[in-house]
Amino acid sequence: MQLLLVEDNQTLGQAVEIGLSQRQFMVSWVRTGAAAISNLNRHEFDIAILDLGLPDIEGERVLQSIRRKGIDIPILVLTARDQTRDVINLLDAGADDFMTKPFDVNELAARLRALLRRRSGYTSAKIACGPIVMDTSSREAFINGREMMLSRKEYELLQMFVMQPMKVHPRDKLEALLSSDSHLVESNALEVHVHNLRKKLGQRELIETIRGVGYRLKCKD
Amino acid sequence: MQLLLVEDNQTLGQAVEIGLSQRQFMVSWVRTGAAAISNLNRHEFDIAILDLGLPDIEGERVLQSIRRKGIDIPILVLTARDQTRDVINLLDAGADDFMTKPFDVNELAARLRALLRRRSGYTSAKIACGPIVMDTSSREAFINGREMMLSRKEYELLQMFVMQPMKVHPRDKLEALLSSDSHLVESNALEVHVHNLRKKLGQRELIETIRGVGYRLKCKD
DNA sequence: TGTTTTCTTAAATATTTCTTAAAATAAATT
DNA sequence: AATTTATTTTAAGAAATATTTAAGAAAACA
Repeated sequence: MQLLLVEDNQTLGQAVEIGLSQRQFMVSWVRTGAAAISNLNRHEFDIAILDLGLPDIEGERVLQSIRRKGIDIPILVLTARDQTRDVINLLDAGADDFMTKPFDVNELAARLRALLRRRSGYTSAKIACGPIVMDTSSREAFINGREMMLSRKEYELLQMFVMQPMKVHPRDKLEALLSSDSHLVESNALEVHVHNLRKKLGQRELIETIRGVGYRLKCKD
Repeated sequence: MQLLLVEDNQTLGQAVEIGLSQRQFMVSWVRTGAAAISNLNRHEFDIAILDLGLPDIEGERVLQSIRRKGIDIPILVLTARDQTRDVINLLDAGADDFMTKPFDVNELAARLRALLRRRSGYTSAKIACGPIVMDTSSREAFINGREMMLSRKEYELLQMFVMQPMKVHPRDKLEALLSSDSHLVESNALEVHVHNLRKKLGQRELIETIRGVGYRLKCKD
């Protein structure tokens, strides 16, 4: 696990570096805010520890600068002040957690692990097919990076298609997917939904009609 | 915090239920081992208190049954003074802590909190998501740095949202979170709570409705 | 205990989504 | 080409789902 430690105090920095190295973190230690920013640009870190009270740039500005660049790794802030006000501001500025000095290295390590765990808990289950991307966790659907607002049945239909692209889905299977009950659909509900989906997709040749059988999703690039 | 209390004694059960409710636990109280097992299957509890000397099933068997099903929430066992010799067996069977009756509810609450803390490895006390910041130790919630006065259920709901922003939380999961009992909610209690939460958040588009599925918290800036 | 807050319920309203059916279009068959 | 058959499109009403109120019940508080 690649960790960036931003800490100007020699004693504290060394203690953290040693303590975390022993706990399976790969620690890179820098002393200034400027170094922190350039390092986060260059390298791919998994997580960062940021001390406030840096010599060059104020901690909050470092934080903002990092977040503005779209770097969204978890950041744990070290602070001497124990004032709720500051902490709220920091969390607003993009910090994920904070600890007041002095602290126990065990707890620090535990919190870092918790942050990493929480992050991976977000794992968005994404499925894609050509220009279509779906996130089954947030239930979002995109076409060429643009979000589509899909109704429940449209979403379920598209998900079925994206999960098995190029497969021909028989019309009766799709109708069963749409009708909640064993309630048989006697009308052209399926066709209407496909029509609305095509409209939202823009490129309507993406869903191909297999006459007399059903539909399939084409996924060319 | 969802807690399952397994206790057949009326007086003791009531005392614990009241005492822990006052300390921000959401208590579901069942009287039998069978009920305990079925409840742990259905709901998502964070922690459980199990009295030995249940009328139907022996406590140790209940414990084994729970663990065999892969339910690994912390379990604190209540024993009478003359049962202390069984404690070793219980801890082997998967108990996390025990207390001998009679006990002080303050101590019980403290131990429960310790178990929860130990489990999550110092779960960070503060969590944030966009303009929302929550302090899970002091139970405060802020929007744009301003504190919101949330009722218990509103708080539980928002915490769930903030812990997994953008994730779609199915309505039945959220209903289970709100109903302390196995008492099924047949009404629109969830909707009303969401409505009140939105009102307190000010920006009511933060909680997005996923029609037919549930809700999710949007956390962009 | 009485008082206050919070929770649940239910009804009224609002909104979105689904189904239906009919007309228009396209493909296949004769 | 004319006919038949299948699919697409449109639009409107029906059904499902969500929001908002308000009031009584339950719980927490003092």
